[in-house]
Amino acid sequence: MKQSAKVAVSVDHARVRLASIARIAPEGLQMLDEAAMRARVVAPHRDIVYEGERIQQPLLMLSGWACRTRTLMDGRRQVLSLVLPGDLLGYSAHHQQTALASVTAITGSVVCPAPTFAAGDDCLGLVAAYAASNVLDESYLLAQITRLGRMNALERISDWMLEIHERLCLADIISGNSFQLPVTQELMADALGLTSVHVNRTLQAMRREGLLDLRGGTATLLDPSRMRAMVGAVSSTRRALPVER
Amino acid sequence: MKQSAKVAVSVDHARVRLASIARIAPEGLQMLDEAAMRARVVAPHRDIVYEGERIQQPLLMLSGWACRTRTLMDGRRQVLSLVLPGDLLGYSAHHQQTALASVTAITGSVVCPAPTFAAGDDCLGLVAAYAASNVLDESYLLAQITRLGRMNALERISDWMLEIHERLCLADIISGNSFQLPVTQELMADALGLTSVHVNRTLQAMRREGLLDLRGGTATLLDPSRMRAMVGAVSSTRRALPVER
DNA sequence: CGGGGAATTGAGGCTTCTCAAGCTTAGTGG
DNA sequence: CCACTAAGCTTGAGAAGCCTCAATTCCCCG
Repeated sequence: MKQSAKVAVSVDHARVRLASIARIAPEGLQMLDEAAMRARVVAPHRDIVYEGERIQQPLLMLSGWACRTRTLMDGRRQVLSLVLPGDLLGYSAHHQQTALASVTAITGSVVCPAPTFAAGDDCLGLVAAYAASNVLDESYLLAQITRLGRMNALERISDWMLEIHERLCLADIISGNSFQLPVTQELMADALGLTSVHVNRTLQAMRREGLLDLRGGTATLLDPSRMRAMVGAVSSTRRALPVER
Repeated sequence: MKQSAKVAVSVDHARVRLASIARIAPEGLQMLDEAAMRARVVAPHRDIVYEGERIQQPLLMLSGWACRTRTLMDGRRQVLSLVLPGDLLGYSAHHQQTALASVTAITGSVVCPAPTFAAGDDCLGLVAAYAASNVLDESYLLAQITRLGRMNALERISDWMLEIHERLCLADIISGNSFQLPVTQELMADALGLTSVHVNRTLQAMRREGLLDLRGGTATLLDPSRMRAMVGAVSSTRRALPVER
């Protein structure tokens, strides 16, 4: 753990996220601290998981931003989903499986092996949290499909921003309507199925409209309720976590 | 099971699919026959699962075609994925969860409760098959995202057709390059993020090009290898099942 | 034979892309 | 401290792909 001298390894956000989506015993939360002892630091633009690589063990994102991507043979790139603190990587597919997509760090990131258990032994609630996390992940994938298939540029950006905001809130990373968005317009374009030029123009239109301000790596939702009204879609989190919270 | 008089309840395709993706003991396959005793017939256009409904138990698709869909408030519809014989519904999310999307029968369909087990008790290999099926499902979702985000109409249709062909082969429903496609151009449009008008024109172009023939509910891949070359994407099945077959 | 959903066709328009250039900003080395 | 660089952002102009609307034809089914 020499590298961690540079980066404070904190399990706070991961802990809050998992505790938000399932009831976890104090001992379960403590296991996260132990897992964090084996944390690994990943530099920006470095891959955390290589597509096609055999998955050794599920990973837990402790801090930073990453994205899952697929690249077509001619270089076109699609960001499949974002990976934020508290998210699991390769949990559903860790038996004899290979990774379905690359996971690349956007910012400097910290991951650790996710605490695992013998099947059926979930007295601590962590397995339940993992399962709930998986359902949430699927919900985000379905939202992504709907965004790409049936929304225009303005709606895609709005919907995406709302989702990110919601996910950051769930991990207690932010509270207000403003947050750090360490993402280039190019990456946004790859996530939203657009070109960076068009993302740029649409962002300008949104600022003019008083919907969204995005500058210097900070995003501010200027009118979240109007944004939600524009995007006729239901929150992924509310879909997947209908009982809790 | 009075309705089943009209439809022959066969577990063949489901059995083949599950056996193709994991090693299942003979007793495990026999459990499918028992589960099929409690099969339910669903008429075309009827919902098999309602979005937001609490999931009682995982279901297994025995025969027919269905699709998972989400609908925006203004009526725009997105087909998230197809559900073919041997596919599982609600397996990953059957603990206290609600359905993330509606599942609607396209043709007359037969579903039955998927045989379940106490956790950790998978001597028959069915749980492994379910897990592998889940990984495949995720792979199809990722392929769908890439299709919608980064492919044009011609590529989307090609990629989609190749995927369907592959899935039907996996369940031993077809063998050659020709298969029944009980899907309107409208539904194709909703699956591919296009309009039915544009799907129509693109299909005509593909027929002219000698790529694909689609008429009277039958699709024929006229030049699968050229289609694969055009679509610079890797087969989802090969991604998710790298060891087997 | 009639009805109705699905497929097809046409014309025009809008969203998004492409290409290309200029600008801004932060980091780097002299 | 200041060019210098590189990456990201911004702008413009033109083109392409896809959509909308609307009308017509086809085909299956009763």
